[in-house]
Formats: sequence, C-alpha cells, structure tokens
Amino acid sequence: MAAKRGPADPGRRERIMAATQRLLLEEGIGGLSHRAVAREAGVPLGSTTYYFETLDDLLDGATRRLTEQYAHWLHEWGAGLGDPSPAELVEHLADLVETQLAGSRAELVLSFELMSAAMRRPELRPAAVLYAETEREVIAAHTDPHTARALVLVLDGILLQSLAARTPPSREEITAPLAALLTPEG
Amino acid sequence: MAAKRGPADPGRRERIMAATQRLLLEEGIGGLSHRAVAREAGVPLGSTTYYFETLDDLLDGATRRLTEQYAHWLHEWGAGLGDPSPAELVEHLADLVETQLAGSRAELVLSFELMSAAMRRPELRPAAVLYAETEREVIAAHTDPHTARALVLVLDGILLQSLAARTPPSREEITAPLAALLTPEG
DNA sequence: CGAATTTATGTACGGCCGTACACAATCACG
DNA sequence: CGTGATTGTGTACGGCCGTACATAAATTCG
Repeated sequence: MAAKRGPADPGRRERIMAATQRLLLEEGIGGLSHRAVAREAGVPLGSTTYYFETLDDLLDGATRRLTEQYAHWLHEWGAGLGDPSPAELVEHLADLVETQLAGSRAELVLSFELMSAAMRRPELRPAAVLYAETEREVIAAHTDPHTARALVLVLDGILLQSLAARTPPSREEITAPLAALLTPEG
Repeated sequence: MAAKRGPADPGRRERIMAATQRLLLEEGIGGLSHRAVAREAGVPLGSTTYYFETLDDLLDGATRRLTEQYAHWLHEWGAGLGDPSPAELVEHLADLVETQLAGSRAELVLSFELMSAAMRRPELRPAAVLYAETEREVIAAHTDPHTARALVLVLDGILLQSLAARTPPSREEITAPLAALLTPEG
C-alpha cells in the first residue's frame, strides 16, 4: 500500500508552489488561477490540478509559506537589534517601515490583501493573523507587552495608509506616532 | 416581452446605484458584476450597461457614495461628542470601535477591501483615503493634530486586526492603546 | 398623423475560469 | 518480457463574465 511507485519528480510540486508565490506577489489574490500558475511555472494545466486538487489548496499553501517566510525574516531583524533605548527603537522601527515600503512593497500589499480577504474567508485567518502576531513578539522583546501591542497597531496603520496613499510618508510622519508611544515626555 | 417602457424612469438609475451599494456591502468588490447588479436591482442586464457604461463606473460611483455617507455619519458622531477630557475621549473612541464592530461590520470590511484594492488600482485611492482623512478631521477637533494622527493609526490598526481575528477584542484591548496616547501618565 | 429621436432591452460574441476525466507515459515486479 | 499499478497531461464541458449592438418602444416635433 505505502510502497513507492512510479516516476517521482519532486521538483515539480515545488516549482508550482514557487510560481504561485511569485504570481500572488505580482498580481494579488485576484490574479490567481490554475491557468496562470501553470503558465508561470511552465507546466501543463493538468499538473496544477494534479498536485493541488483545488485552487484553495494552492492559495492556502502559498500564503502559509509566504507568511512563514516573512515571520522568519522579521524575527531575524529583531534579533539583530541589540538593546536599544526607546528613542533608538523609534528610529529602528522607522527604518523598518521605510525599508519595507521601499523594498517589500509587493509583500506588504499582499499581506493587507490577505487580511481583508480573511474577513470574508475564515480559512485564511491563520495566515493573516500571523503577521501581527509576529510583529508583536519581535517588538515585545524590546519593550513591555502593552506598548508592544500599541506599537504594532500604529505600525500597521502607518503601512496601511502609506500603501493606499499616493506618496510615501515623510520620516517625521513615521517617527512622530511611534515616539508618542515610546518617548512621550520628549 | 417587456411591459412598461419610456424615457421617464428617473428612479431607475438610482435603484441600480442602490443595488450596487447593497451588493458591495454583502459580497465585496469581488462579487460585483453587471449581472449581479441587474439581478439585485430587478432590472434587465442591458439597463446596467446603459446607465453605467463600464463596470468601473458602477464601482467608482458606489464607493464614492458609500464613503461620503460614512464621512457624514462620522462627522455627526464627532459633533455630538461635546468637549470630553482625554480620559473621556478614550471611552468615546472605544465606544465607537465597539459600535462599528457590532453594527457596521459590512461597511468596515468593505472599507479595508477598498484600501487594499486601491494599492493596485490608483483610481480607487480617493475613496480609500477619505476614510482616514475624515477620522483625522473629526478627532482633531478634540485633541492636537499630532495625537489625532496617532489615534487614527491606532484605530485603524484595532479595526483591521479585530476584523481579521476570530473573536472581537476585549474592552481593555481597545482602551489600552488609546489611553497610551491620550493619558500616558495614568 | 407620420417621422425623427431618444430611451431601453434582449441577445450574442469572445474570453477566462475551475475542474473532471479519458488517456498516455512510466515504472515495479514477476 | 509482460502486466498492472501509478503518475502525469490534453482536452473538453458548463458557467460566469464584460460589453457591443441590432432592435423595439416611447416621446417629440413638424
């Protein structure tokens, strides 16, 4: 029963998954289709339905991988932070925002797309919630839990509005609300 | 086959618009189609394309109306607030969050859907940005501009995460980050 | 009353979609 | 080699889509 038979092309499945992630980042959830994935992966249409029976399997798998990759990246970012003062943490967080807005725009857009999609599709919730959860963990390593939660809310708000806006925020528009939480006296 | 006809049916256009708004709230942007609108409005398919040449016209019109309605409602909410102390403002804002989460869930979900859609479709930006803009104006009437901006970011973050989460936030989860900005000493 | 014009609609075209499924290719094993 | 079992694919079905457009009804005007 469990005997292994037939030709194994383990790279195939992986290539399809990777193509799905690429497609999601480029076109968003709405751009996902068996046909588009097959085109992007360079495999026949039948392959995508063979390895991933339904389109949701494809979406779930790709979003889980993408969010886990992001979580890993963010943890590493937090680990390289040392032991900053509140004022320094403000600057580090502002750097983070600017870095992401400049270099990870597609990932950010997808994360918010995922959040709003999760509001109508409960099966996407776990992946959507993982973003904020990870941010909270990483920041909580450098401040108290309450402040960490508030900081995450502010960060999400900044990113959300910056992505929807026509122009990127100034440095001061980023640091001011963060400083209001971390260095309220000055 | 058709019954009554005539150029004078001024309600027609309006009924289509209203049906579009209803459909958007119920099904989201992805659920919008000429056919679905026609069904919802009880008009023939040809009518929707006659009054609104393209689907985007329909979407733009409906989102503009919905956001303006929300802006109006929020201004009225702000006007009925009196002159609260910071501690009272925290409670009022928490009430606002709870009210919206309980009674305007569809509107909120759509607003975030609109934000994330605007990240890929610039023509939706004006409507998307109006939400935060209005919140800022209304709150700025009761505190300084910097704090108002930070409060809006926190509010958006709270709503975003609450809608994506499985369970609604506790009162304390709402008030704590607001109080961190408004009453940092206590 | 006709004729021109405006208003409204039914239908059809071409396209993309998810997915089922008959069928081909490949391999394990006797 | 043969013979299943397993893996992989091309194709086709039914459905929903946006939108163009011929045509019908109502109104307007000479």
